Amino acid sequence: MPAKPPKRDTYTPESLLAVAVEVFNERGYDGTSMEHLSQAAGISKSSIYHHVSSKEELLRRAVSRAIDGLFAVLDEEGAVTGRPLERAEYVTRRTVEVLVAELPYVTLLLRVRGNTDTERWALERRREFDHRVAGLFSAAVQEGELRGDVEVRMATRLLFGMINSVVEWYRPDGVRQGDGGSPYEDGPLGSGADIADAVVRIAFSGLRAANPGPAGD
Amino acid sequence: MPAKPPKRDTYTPESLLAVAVEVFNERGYDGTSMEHLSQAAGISKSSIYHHVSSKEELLRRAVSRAIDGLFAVLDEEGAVTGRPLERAEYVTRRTVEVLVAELPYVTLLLRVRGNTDTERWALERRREFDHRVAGLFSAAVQEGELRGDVEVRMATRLLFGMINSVVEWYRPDGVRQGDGGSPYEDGPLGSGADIADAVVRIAFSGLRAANPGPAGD
DNA sequence: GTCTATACCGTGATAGAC
DNA sequence: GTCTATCACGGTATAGAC
Repeated sequence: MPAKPPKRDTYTPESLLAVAVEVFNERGYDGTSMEHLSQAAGISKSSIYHHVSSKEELLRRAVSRAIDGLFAVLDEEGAVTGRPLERAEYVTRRTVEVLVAELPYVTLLLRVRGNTDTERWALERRREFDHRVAGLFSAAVQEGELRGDVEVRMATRLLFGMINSVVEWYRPDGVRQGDGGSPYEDGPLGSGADIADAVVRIAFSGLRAANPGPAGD
Repeated sequence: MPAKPPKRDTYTPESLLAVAVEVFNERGYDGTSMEHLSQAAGISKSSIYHHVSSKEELLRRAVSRAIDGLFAVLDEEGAVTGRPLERAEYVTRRTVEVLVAELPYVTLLLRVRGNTDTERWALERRREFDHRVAGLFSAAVQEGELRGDVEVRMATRLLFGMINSVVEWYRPDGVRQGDGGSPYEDGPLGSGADIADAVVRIAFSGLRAANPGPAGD
């Protein structure tokens, strides 16, 4: 009767993908061979081909998932209603949250170079996403809610740089596993919401301590 | 008599490196074969081995150059004298400037994964650099010059994320060459000093338009 | 300093037994 | 669903002529 028997010893394309993405992120996509994947999954190379048709299909599934997650943010209530500044902050916060929730998939997406059709397609979707977010920020600048003394394009790129860098150091359990690729050290650094909060604060208010204002600090 | 005859049609390790680094950045290090390099350089694969002993040596030379440039900043006058906040801002600005001046080399450094000894060494040096900068920011927080409501480690990582992201979109001539790996589009975006200025402004003062203060803006 | 030719191994992917 | 065996190809690097 159960369409999905509870036993989980055999691979599905989905569960195999999870393993593959981990390895891709550790070694880089090009630096990962099917042999590496087979060892990580505990099955032989040829068994992998029973579940997926190629190495590139694994990449495609992974980046698709990341892209879908990101685009979904743009259709959420908070992204389409309210004042431009609020919408900009909302999208910033939610983008970080999605990035954390789908960490390995987004990580892989952000490292794609453009050597294959799949990679070029992923880059194009990313460009599209960035474009739509940049539009939001542009509106906020025209409303005078965001500073205009730094070019909008540059500002949004820097913001994305800050957001995207989260994949370089955030680890949900606070422990670096076998990740030799991160230059950062360990340490519990809070949940996705915590990270999102820090990003929004620093990005919109800056690193400096007290904004010189009427209320003494 | 001239130790360096003016003719420049033959390769030196240095000039070959410049070509190689371009290709590495376009295709990724692992995605680049000696065949790719030979085509880009216009000489045969085996000729490359006359100038360098291996593909990895090219990587080592490149990341060394980047690392040296970054560390040099920490010894400059502005990094060791003055108030903590000023020193933090100085290092931020100069790091961006070095990043722009040595763009392809730093780009390669920032993409290193850790699959070889050379890569692991590069990651370690990066970690060291980040550590020293984090110390500067820590001091500024203790002086009350930088905000303490966001963890220092997280704040510095986000700042680095913003700084390092410059390699993803800045192109000195404002034109994307053969770089299929960047998700961003073209556009003249100013000199290194301009970029550095934007980074310092946004990082320290935030994206928001006018800080609510006594002086109207 | 550059070339052609080649050694040798790891790669992605397939065939077919169990 | 997983395996062993195998294929054709491209990978890094070397040998040796010019």
